[in-house]
Amino acid sequence: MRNFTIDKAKESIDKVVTIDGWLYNMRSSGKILFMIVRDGTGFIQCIIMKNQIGEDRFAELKHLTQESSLSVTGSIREDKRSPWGYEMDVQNVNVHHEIKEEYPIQLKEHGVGFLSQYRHLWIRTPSQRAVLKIRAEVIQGTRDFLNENGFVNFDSPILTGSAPEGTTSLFELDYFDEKAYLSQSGQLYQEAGAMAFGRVYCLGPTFRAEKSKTRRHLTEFWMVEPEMAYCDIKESLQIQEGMVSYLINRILTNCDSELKVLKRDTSKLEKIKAPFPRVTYKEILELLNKNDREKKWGDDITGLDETIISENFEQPVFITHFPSDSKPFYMKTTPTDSSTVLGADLMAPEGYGEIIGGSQREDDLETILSKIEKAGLNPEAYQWYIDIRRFGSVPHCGYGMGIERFTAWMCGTDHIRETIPFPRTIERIYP
RNA sequence: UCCUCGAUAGCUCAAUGGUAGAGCGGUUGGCUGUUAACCAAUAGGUUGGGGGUUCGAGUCCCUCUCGGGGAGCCA
Repeated sequence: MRNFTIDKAKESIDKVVTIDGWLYNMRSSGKILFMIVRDGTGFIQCIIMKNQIGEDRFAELKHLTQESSLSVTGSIREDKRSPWGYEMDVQNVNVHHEIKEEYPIQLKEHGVGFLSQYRHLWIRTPSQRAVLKIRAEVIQGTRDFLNENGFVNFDSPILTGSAPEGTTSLFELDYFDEKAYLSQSGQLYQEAGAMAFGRVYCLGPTFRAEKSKTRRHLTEFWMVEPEMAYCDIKESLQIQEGMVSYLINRILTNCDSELKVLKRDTSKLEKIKAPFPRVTYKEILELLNKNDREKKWGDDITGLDETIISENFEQPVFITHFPSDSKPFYMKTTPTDSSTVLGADLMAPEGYGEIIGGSQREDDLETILSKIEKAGLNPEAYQWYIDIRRFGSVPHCGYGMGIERFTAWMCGTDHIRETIPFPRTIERIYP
C-alpha cells in the first residue's frame, strides 16, 4: 500500500516518508549516491550518504541498475539544485527487485522502431508519461464539458452488422456464422440517441482497416461523437469551438508540468480564442491555388494542403460547404446550393490537420432514402436509421473529434502513435 | 498497392572494394553535490537471409524479409 506519492512532496517537507517506486537513474561520487526515483506521479532525487547508511549497504546499492523497484525512506526537503525542486535525505532503502540483465531502454536517443517494440517499457519515460497524462486530461475534460452542457453519455456498439461506408475500411469478423464488423463510427446510433435524450455523446475506440501509413493515422483510435437534436450547423460549430477552447484552457491549467517536460511552446495554444474563422471549401480551393496547388472542384484536401492552410491561419479553421459527391450520404444538402453539403471540418493549426469532422444530418425521409440508394447501400440494413426520419424527425447535428489527433496537437508530438498507450498501426500489433 | 530511404556490438551510429570502430549501456575500480555526471580498465560481431561479380565485398549487382518516411486511401 502506498501512503505517500512524489506529487505530495510540497506538503511533506521535513517529514519522514516512504516512496514506493523505481530507480530512474543513479550517479555515484565515492561517498554519496544520487538516486533519481520515479513513482508514476513524479520524479525526485534521493541522496544517500555512505557514512549514514553504512559501508556494506552503500556498496550494495551502488550496483543497482535502472528500473530496479525499491522503497526509499527518508526526509523531504526543498532544494534548488534539483530540477524537481525537492530532494530526499535517505535513511533506508528496501529493494524489491534487483534487475539481473541489461535494461533495454537508455536515457538517450533511440530509434522509433526500437522504442515501439518496447512500448510496454517506453511508457515509463518522462516524455511518454507526460503525453499519456495529457491524453487522460483530454478525455476527462471532454466528458466534463459535455456533461456540463446537457449531454448524456450514450455508448454506441463496437460490434456492428452494417457497413456505413462500404466494407473496404472495416475489420471483418465472424459473428456466429454471420459477418460482423468493428465499428468505424458510432454516429448513426448517436442520431437515434439524440431523439431519445436531446443531446448525447459516445467516447470510445474506432477501427479503420485502411492501409494508411502516415503520422496522422492509426488503425485503432479513440473518438468522441456528440449528437444534438433541434440543432443547426451554426449552433453545432459554436459548441465545437466552445469545447476546443475549454479543453485547451484545461490542459494549460492542469498539465503545466507535462507541457514543460514536452517543451511545448504554449504561447501558440494560449493564442487560440473562439470564434474560429469559417471558410468555405470553395474559398480554400482559391487559397490553395494561389499557392500553386492546382486544385479543382471535388479534389480532396491532403496533408500538404493542410500544412498550407495552417500556415495561413493562427487559429483553427472551420472548412464548410464541401461538395456533396465527396461526402457521405447522411449529410444534409445545403438548401441554397444543391452541390454542397452542410458539413464542416475543423483544421488545427501548426500542421496538425483535421481534428473534427461534423455535419448537419439529412432529416427528410424521401431525401435520405434517395441518398442511401445513390450510395449503393442496402436500405433494409438501414431500416432502423430510416425510422429516425419517419417518427418525429427534427434538424440535428453531430461531430466527431479524434482524441489522439487532439492530444498530439496539445503535446506538439509529430506522430499520433505516442498519444495512445499501445498504438495499432498497419505494420504493428505488438506489444 | 506504389514511391523513397534504411538494416553493422544491447542502443545510436562510423568504416575510398583491402586488418570491423566510437560513444552510450553492461561489468570492475576511482571520485563528498552529480544533473542523459566524470575518469580508468574490460567483455561484447555469422555486418538482416540467400545468391552473384571480384585475387579480395560491410561496401558493387540480383532477390527475399523486416523497418522508417510519404502517396493513394481516410464521417
